[in-house]
Amino acid sequence: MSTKEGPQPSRRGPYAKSTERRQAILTAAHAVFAAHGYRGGSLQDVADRAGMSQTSLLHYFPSKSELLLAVLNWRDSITGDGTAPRDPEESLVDAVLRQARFNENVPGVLELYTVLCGEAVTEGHPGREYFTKRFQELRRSYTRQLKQLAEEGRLRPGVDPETAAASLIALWDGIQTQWLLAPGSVDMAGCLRAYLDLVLLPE
Amino acid sequence: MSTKEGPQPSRRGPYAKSTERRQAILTAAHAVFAAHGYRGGSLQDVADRAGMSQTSLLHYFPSKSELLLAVLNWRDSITGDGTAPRDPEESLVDAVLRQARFNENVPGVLELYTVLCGEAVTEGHPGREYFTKRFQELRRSYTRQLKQLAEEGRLRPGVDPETAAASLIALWDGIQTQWLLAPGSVDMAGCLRAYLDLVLLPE
DNA sequence: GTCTATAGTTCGATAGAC
DNA sequence: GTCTATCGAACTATAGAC
Repeated sequence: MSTKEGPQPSRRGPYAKSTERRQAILTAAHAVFAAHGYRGGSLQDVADRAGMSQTSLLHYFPSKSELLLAVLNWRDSITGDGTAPRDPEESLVDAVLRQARFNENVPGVLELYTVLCGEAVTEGHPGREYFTKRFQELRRSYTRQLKQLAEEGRLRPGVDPETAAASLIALWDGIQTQWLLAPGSVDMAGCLRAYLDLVLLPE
Repeated sequence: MSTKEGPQPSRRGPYAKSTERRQAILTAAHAVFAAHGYRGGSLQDVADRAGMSQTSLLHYFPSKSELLLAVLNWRDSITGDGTAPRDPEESLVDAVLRQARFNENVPGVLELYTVLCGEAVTEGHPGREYFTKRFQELRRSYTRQLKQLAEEGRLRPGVDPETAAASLIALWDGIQTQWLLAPGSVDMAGCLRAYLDLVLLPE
């Protein structure tokens, strides 16, 4: 049986070569979509970066829209900023600031997110559902964490957890846009820290 | 002399008809770019909406990128949210909340802004300079107003005017994106009010 | 000023040889 | 799996008749 497992070009498991090719495509597509957006980036651009023909690319991803969704899901898995469970020992403030500083040093990650998020608001954009769900889940996650802090008396009186959750996400996204257009004029982590300092009380 | 003034098809002034045509084009382009973005919207779409051929459209605006810039500048002139001098009698809070509530009832205005702002971060986008300058001017304007409030003792101690200015703009933009994707789940004016309540002290 | 016609690209996706 | 070739469509912009 073991000698007849079919398509297994490598010892590291079935379809290992294929998986590497898909990774190369995702990396290339991430860069292209970040620089030119979904509509502005072409499959030819992605294929050139990945070192293959445009038709070979479509062998791994059946269409451009499927490629976009794969890039978005892949981004979640590497940045882990979605609904992924955080270290419970790390405070909300530390987690937010750590992620904000990390993103500053990974070129392309913020571009991809900001560009596609704006594009996704347009009619018929394949990423619209992704961002809608993402915001919904993020609001729910932050609301829960803020309610927990409220129970510990760490929330400033008068602050509504749901409003603060949506506002924190909004502030984060908006400051990223300003930072991308003028990196020297905006302090991303500083703005986030200032907001959390307003919302939270010292321990 | 008065009988030989050349291109004057109307009594209401020179080029009146031409001005109306340009207005129709701007209105159509505003709707198309808001719905599909700059790269996703075509001149044919705009021409169809404006009731003319695509080539006639290019008679009024020499290129697609020029049309985009004209739409952006026209938007400023009608919404008056740029660096336009506000009524000095109106407080910062009232002005922000009034504008936020107004925008909710003008479909297309927020779409255009959010979509193009995200797109503008991409390489070679004709609107990039516009948004860069816009953010710079907005930060300067809000910083000045917040410093004025600080002198009146209306600013919460510890709040930095420049940080708060960038944060207010960021929060506003970000909450618009969330509202466009889930209008029923986000209260734009509520989030802005909550933030200003945190930053400002009661009179 | 307005139009038809079209040049000249570029695109996403398919067909089929190897 | 990878490629060349290509289809069919869409796009911006230009040329030129009226």
